[in-house]
Amino acid sequence: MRDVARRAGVSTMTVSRALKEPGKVSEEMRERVLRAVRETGYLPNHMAGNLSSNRSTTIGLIVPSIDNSIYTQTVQGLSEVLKHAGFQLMIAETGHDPDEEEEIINAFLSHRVAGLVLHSADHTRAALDTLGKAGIPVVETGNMPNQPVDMVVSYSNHDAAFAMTMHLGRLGYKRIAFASLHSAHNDRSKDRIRGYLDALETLGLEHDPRLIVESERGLGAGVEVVQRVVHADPEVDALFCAGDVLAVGALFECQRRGWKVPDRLAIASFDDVDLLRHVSPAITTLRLPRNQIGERAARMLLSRIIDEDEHLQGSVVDLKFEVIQRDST
Amino acid sequence: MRDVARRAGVSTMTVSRALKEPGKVSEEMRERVLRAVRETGYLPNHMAGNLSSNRSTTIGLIVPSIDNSIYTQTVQGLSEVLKHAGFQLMIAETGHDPDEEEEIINAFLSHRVAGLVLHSADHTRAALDTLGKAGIPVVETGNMPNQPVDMVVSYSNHDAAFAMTMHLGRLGYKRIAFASLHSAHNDRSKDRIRGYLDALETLGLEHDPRLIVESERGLGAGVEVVQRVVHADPEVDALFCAGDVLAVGALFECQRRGWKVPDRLAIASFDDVDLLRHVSPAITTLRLPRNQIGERAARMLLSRIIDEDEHLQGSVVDLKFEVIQRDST
DNA sequence: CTAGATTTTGATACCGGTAACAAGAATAAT
DNA sequence: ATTATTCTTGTTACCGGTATCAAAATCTAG
Repeated sequence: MRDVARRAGVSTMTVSRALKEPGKVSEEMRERVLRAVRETGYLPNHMAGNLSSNRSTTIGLIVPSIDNSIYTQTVQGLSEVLKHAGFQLMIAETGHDPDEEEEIINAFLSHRVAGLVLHSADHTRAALDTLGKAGIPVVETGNMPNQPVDMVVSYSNHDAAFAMTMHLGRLGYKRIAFASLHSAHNDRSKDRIRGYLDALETLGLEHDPRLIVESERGLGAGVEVVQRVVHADPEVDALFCAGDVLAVGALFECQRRGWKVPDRLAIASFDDVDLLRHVSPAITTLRLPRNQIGERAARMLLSRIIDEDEHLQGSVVDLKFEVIQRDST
Repeated sequence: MRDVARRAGVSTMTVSRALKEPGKVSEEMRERVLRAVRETGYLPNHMAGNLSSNRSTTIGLIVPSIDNSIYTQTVQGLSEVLKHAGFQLMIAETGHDPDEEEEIINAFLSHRVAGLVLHSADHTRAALDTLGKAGIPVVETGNMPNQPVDMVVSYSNHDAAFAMTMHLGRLGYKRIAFASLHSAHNDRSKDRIRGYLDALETLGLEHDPRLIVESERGLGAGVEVVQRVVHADPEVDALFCAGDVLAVGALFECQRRGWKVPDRLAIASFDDVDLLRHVSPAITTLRLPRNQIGERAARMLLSRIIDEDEHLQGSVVDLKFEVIQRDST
């Protein structure tokens, strides 16, 4: 920057202003500076700028696992909005471990991120303290937490699972099984199970614990799910797979057995991945606002950071989902 | 940090050393400092540290599109290695636009990233200049470029497409169609087409331009691919889908038509996504070292940055892929 | 016990910008 | 014409650390 200033024959302050607040500088100066910038190939040093102004243009995103297509839509929504505003996105994954999350939060705060997006509602005590002191806006996504850290942008896993289970109940299915991803360290999965149970109660259906199974992710796991559920209760007439592509694996297994879907066993899924629409029969599922979550989270962070809209603090946005009835139920 | 120093009754320099070079400080000081750090809840400011030491612990990753599962494995490989070394990952997407890439490169350089990973080999002149001057290590992944910017970690799209086409030829297929993603702004796709063509020549098979089709991504696009290829040449006996999940869509379309795969039409794919193994018949494909690319890229960057191993400059790592023969060919 | 070498700690300048205020030039008001 | 006001530019200090070198403390050897 010194070079640019010397070349343009002005002070560094004028260069800084010409670049960041062009309105505060005379036209002549602005042009001289911009020319000098071009001639020297000058690239501003954000670290120095951030340090000096005590502001930052980096947002941190912490997800349980990067290798999961459901996050990519959210990331894309975030990325799009942030890029437009000149902000950078930093990403890290916790592997579903709150201690790991705590470390990453510290690392991000050390980098002085301007805001954080957390795709989890399960935080360590220490992490909560740190976030409280940090004074930066935080958005939790992916679920509706009981005690939000700050802002929330999500759909409700409980309500979504509830809605789909109700949907199955209204279609007349009586013995509705529920396949979930492992719920031990996953509040999203726990909420889905609760939604399922609440719906059974509302429907007046009896809850049979054997009809809940937990499994890995993946198509192969979906195959196993059918085997386990049918073994537990041969009378089962519907299977709600609340995670990943389990439902497709389940469908494949039914086809292998020569079972008619939905006549012998109805199958429903949780996330509207492309695949579900193209298998035969197409699978009933939920459309979740993944992309919108990212966009909205980014917008709220930017409002807090740029417009200092403290009004938004603690606000909770419960985005809508939709049951998509297809041929598998 | 001032607070910590005061509390421990030492200078800031001692605090800095106690945290970064514990060996250079007496045991007593180290403990006093660490206690003060705990008591004050001090979080070091990386921006200040980076600025002062003229070093950085952030790596930039630029991909064409985040919403593509093939990148997630690479991202995960990168992320894993970097986290372990205390480095941060910044991600942005170009939307396949080199001008956009140029802007992001500038933004990342302004953030003084310590290294860059580019998942593309198509750069603007200006971007190349900038990268040349920047003096930071760069890894290109996703393809073997003709003129590498610096280091390369990838498999060869040309060789992979060549290998699969040869595989099909050796199995006795004569009229091998090729379905690609749009190649206009995608050097990876272009190389795959060339690999296909070179293999046809090696096999002594005639090249019929009508047998090459380009399409969108997605299962629906795979359905169309079959329709277009069969319309162009009803005699076609094999279809090599070199992108995304086209092959699965193609298989679905064959099943809809009641065609036996591979008897009526053989189908091969390019990337070993989980799905291909679980459909019936399981689809022949290529196993690409996606995760390994990320890990290796990260390691090479770290060697350059931390160990200042200039030896690696310009080195090209051509990772191996594998043809996986299944039941669809 | 003292000179010399080594280790540990501190003082100071600086990384590359921006905030805050001051000074000078241009414009408006009296 | 003179003063008050506004606009433009510059000066200085500082953001929160680290590099560098000097001083103090400790150790080693003769």
